[in-house]
Amino acid sequence: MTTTPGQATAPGRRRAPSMADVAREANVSGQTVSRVSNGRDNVDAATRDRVLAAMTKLGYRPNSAARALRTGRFRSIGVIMFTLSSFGNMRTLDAITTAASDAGYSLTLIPVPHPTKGELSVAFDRLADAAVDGVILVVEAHLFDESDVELPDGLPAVIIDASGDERFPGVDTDQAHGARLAVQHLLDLGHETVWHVAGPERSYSATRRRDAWAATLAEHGASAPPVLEGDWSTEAGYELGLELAANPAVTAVFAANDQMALGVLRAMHESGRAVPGDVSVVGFDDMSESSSFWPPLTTVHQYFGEVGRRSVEALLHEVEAGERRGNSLVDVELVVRQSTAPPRR
Amino acid sequence: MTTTPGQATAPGRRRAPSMADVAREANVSGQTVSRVSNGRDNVDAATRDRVLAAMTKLGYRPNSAARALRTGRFRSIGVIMFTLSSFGNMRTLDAITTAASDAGYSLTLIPVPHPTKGELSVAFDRLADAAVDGVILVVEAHLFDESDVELPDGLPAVIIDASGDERFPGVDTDQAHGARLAVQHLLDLGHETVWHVAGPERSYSATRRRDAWAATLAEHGASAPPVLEGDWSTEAGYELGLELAANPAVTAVFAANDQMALGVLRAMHESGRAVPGDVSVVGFDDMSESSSFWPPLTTVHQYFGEVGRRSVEALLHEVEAGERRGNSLVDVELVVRQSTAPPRR
DNA sequence: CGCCGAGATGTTTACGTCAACATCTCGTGA
DNA sequence: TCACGAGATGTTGACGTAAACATCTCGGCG
Repeated sequence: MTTTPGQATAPGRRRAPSMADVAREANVSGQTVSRVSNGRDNVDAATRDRVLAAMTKLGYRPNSAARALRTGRFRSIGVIMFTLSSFGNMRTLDAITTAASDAGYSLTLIPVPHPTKGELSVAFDRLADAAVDGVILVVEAHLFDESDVELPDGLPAVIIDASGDERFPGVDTDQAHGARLAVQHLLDLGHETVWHVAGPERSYSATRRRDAWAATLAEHGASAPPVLEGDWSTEAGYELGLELAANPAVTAVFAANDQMALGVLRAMHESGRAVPGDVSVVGFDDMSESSSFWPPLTTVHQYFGEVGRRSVEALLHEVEAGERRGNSLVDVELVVRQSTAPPRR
Repeated sequence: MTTTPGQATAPGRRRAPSMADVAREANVSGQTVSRVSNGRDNVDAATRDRVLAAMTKLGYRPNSAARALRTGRFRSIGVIMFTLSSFGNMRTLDAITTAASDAGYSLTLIPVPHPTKGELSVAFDRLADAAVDGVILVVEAHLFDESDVELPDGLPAVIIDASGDERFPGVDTDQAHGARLAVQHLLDLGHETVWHVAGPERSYSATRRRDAWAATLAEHGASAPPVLEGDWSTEAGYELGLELAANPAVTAVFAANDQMALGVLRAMHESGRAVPGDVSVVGFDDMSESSSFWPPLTTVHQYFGEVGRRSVEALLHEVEAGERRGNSLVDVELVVRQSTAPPRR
């Protein structure tokens, strides 16, 4: 008995009970408490009950810091994310959280307030003293590429939607296939060509959607109109939509996400161009509100949940088994609703 | 020198460098490394540089578990949340993350997959071995009330939007004022009465909005139509909206959130009732898409960012200063757009 | 009747950090 | 010239846990 035990209930904050306190209360050794705490089966039933009772009585909860120090594992994974304010990121995060939780890991969120190289370094620094066993990156990968900072050496990582990055295993949505489906759908309906409201150039997702749009057009011998580039926001979609509405040649628009598609819809309404009568519109993401847009939006459904789940799985495989998984591609599905129709002749 | 030092670069994973390794490399004591690591100023500039160089060379990063064990602080706060899939929760989480990060805390997310008492217990258990200094609850408080589980004793907590809970300091949005503004606005426009598409009864927010709606109507001598109760989803709004659209007496609708308002808009469009010509609609939340709905939605703006910031502030005050803050109420603002107009006469 | 081994339980120690305290080196002023 | 103190640096130990190893208690069997 080296340290002063328990201390009669001091008035202010008192020290949280430790294994030693429980051990004393239950008249066993600390090791036995540890065994009960970790669910080992080599403890006598009566002893276990006694220990459990002591734990409850004292309100014992294991000190995760000490446990982590001893085991070298935090049972937590980190997520580095630029913004939660996009539908896709949020859904992905939701899925990651659930998957991690199911695997008995908690989730540490490391925000990158502004998508600049500097901020990314800050996030990595934070990561350095964060208590995580691995990290999932949900960032605009271009920035990451340019960034001179490195992830801590030996920290397992998985990167989402940055296909082609060789440094880490990645989980990607098949953006190209999605864009292809969207454009194909409009062309099949009889539209001569399809205009594109793209996402920012620095985003890999945006780039891949744009490239696939152009390629599909080319394959069908349709000429590609100039690209209108937005920043994913409804406002951008609205502004760009106004331009498109003013151009009578426009009969079909493929927006790189649902929020911009919504902006386009609004612009069309305000300009008196009927959707889908005069102009057909297709989005990308299939956010939960899209089916209630007016008109309900034809869009490309992404399986964000699947992306999140696979990322966690790949990461934990590396954390626990020490083996890297390969890249993984999640498919996509076209959901036809009421914002698309054949062109008026 | 008790333990085997460094070990020549073993092929597989090698032990992460510790303070002792850095100390050896820089020819100083571990304590000096600790001082540099913690930014103390009582270290000679030359020594500091030497230590810093050694840290870089070895790729040292502090072991947060050991630090937490020693200091008793994790520098992390937990967030217990039912679902990320609601606009408000997401925005709140975003703000919490940013505020925590600014204060040098990381954020641990503890999901509660399904809003049942059992799941809540599971979350609390998880919390028990999560490494957090305090916790912010973003849950439907009714469930929490009924739950027999308790938060770990002595763990500081703040609860969001559960006004009246006496156990913890809370940060609430002034839901009642918001509902009042919405109803008042419609009444001022000349509507005889206002119909209400409410949120689920088990939600305090929903209850408060509903009560304030009823009270405002009563104050103006308007009779309160039966309440239509939804589950916050656009689908529910749509179903309920169809009922409202079929009733020619309906000229004004107050939906308890923007998503249900969107569903109502769609139902009105499909039923051929003009908004705002035949029916005016007001929402609640002001999600970023609302200004692009068709027509752009009049709604009650919530300052989710402020709620998140204040929660973190209150929590950290308790964590660091040991003093509880009182409750805090965040105001709200009516944003008039184009979904409301005087009734057709 | 004593030996063996399985299962239950206890003892020791190290994980990496930092607070408290100890020591050492100077420059300054009497 | 030397005592003093400020500032730099070192030494020791404890935080709570769990792995490795040690011991103890039995029941079964030759």
